[in-house]
Amino acid sequence: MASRKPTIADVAALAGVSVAAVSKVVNGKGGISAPTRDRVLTAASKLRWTPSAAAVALRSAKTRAIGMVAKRSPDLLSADPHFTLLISGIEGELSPLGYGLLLHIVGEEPSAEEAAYRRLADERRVDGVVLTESRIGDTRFELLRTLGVNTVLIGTPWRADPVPSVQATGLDSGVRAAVEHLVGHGHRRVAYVSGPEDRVHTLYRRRVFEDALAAHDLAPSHTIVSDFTAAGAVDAIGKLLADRRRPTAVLFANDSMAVAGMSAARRLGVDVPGELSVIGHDDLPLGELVYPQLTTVRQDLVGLGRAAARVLLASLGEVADAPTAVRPPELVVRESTGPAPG
Amino acid sequence: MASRKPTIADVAALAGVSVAAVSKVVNGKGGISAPTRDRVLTAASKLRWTPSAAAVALRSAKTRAIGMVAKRSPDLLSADPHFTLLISGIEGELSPLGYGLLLHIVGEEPSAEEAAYRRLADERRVDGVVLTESRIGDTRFELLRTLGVNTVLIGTPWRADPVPSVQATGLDSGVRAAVEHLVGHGHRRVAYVSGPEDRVHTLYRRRVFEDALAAHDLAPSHTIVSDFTAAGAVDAIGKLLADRRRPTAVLFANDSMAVAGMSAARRLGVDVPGELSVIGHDDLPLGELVYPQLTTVRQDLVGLGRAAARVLLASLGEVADAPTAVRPPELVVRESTGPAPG
DNA sequence: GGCCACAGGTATATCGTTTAACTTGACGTA
DNA sequence: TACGTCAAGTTAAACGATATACCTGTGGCC
Repeated sequence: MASRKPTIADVAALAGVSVAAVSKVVNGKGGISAPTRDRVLTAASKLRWTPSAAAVALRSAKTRAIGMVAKRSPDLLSADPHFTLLISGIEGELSPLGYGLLLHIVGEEPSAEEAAYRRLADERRVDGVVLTESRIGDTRFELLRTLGVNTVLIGTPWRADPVPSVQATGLDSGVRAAVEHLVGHGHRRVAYVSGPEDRVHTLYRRRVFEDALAAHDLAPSHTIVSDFTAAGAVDAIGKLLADRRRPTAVLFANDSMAVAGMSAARRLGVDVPGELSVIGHDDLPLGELVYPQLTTVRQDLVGLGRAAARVLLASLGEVADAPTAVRPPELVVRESTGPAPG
Repeated sequence: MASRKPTIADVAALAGVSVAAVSKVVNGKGGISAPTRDRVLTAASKLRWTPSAAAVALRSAKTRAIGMVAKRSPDLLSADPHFTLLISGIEGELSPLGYGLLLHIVGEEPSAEEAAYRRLADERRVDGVVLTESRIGDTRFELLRTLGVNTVLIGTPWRADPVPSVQATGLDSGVRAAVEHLVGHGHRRVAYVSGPEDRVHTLYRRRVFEDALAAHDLAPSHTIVSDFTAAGAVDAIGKLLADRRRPTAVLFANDSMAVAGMSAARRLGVDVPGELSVIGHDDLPLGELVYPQLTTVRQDLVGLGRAAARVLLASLGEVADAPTAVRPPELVVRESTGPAPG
């Protein structure tokens, strides 16, 4: 028979003080002498008392939880552990401070995402939210601003906007290094398979890609807009290889597509990296699993999550505003790239 | 200037009724006439009022949130989207009812997991939790039972125990079909690379594996206990292939290991499926991405998550106790299996 | 000695709901 | 007519913390 959960009053009674005193002790406010504090603390641990999250939330208007909504179908979500890594990073910062992460996964229906944010805000379930995947024309900041919720964006805002955001330093270094790597191996026809065009990072990377090529007086041989799915990648590879002036190397917007594309190429009898070099983006574990192992642009996703959490916690006054560094993207050369054929 | 969030009192005032009446309306209790209900409802929507989650939680001791803790390192977590799929399924049931999912990710440190559950329970942040990965000697039920938290286990309890749990019907059909498939293709030396031995499903599947082989007067050629990591799989494949009586087929405990093992084999110059057939478990999208595509035992992870959520919601009185069906595991034959060599 | 400041507390209102207990008027019935 | 019932509300007490305002004893200082 588990007895009723103890309340602050029980602790106060056991310690022989008022409830206010207990509250002050656990919240580290001053005005309590050391001996009293000890009595309170031992009473609390004796009763295994922890403040009720609901009561604290109601009284102090702080829920000690932050929210995140992932907009993706289960399939895509599980094919691409992008979110999972971000969440790991976020959780790593949240846990030690006793913060929780309230996660919502919504499908692609247009209004579902907004509804989820709205609910989080209206019900006052979270103190802040983290946004991922900056999109062109993104209205989520507006929404959350009017809802009065602390927000941090992982990625680059789509326009000059004072929204707090985190991103890696030297953001272009990865894609740039990838291009140098390919050009250095004699590749002159390099294609790019991007993600959906409304993603800010898609456009950014594409520009970096083109700039880097331009520095060598080259231009992309092909640019295909895809959708992060395996089918999309297979499709793209089909198109690329069908061209009589086919590329000798292709850069994909993420690792899942790169792996799918690579497999599709091999299935068509095209050797990787012999006839076609392939580079991914993110450096998911997946890339090391496959054969040949994937050359890719590593992104510090866990670090990004961590940094985002810190920014949010800082704006909530929980931590000093020390921005954690996010490692710049870097090229990881493995087996899927090699000298240009011919 | 976002004005103060409206409270139930504002709604009551606007509708010209008492706060109790508003409460009854939104909670669907009787005793309110249709016209009054309408007035309340329009007042509420005019003010965009939603009950404060904290106040509701405090008063009614229901948080409308359920918790889950994933014990895994970021690396492993992202290599294996197992959790992600479960979460998708869970969320799918939770969202429509306005329930939230509070997620904690903890590393492998022994006490971290228990601490996370304890915190969830002590702070009364959730109405229930879902447990994954049933382990031999699992103490989590005990813990949660004494903490007085509703619990549902995804998987099979490690011992006869009245803990609510969900699992697929015809649990053994998948592995059994895999063995039939292999034996039917003339394989006589079949190895098994399992997950950590403390997992209940590991032992169960192994037993099914052995039984199914025994039905053909065969025994496992090798059994290797591994750890779900890519390195572990590579290692296992190395050992298997080094044996002069090497297996002609191998069954892995999950898809990530299978893919890693398959790649390792090919790197060693062993053709898959020509010289070695490989079968995975779970049917993650990953398996379709790679070349050759992975033959695997499909598990309805989203369905399991969904079922778990329903069981929990039923025990909270939110839904009728209609158990959602979980599709039985089935063999998905793709490219990584073929006739035994020789 | 009287007064003030301050450390170390205590008493109590309050956060926004739910709910048990109570009120009120209308109606049916004997 | 008098009474019981019932629908449709209302009143007010929780729920478990925090925070403001208040109290009390001690020591220092003139």
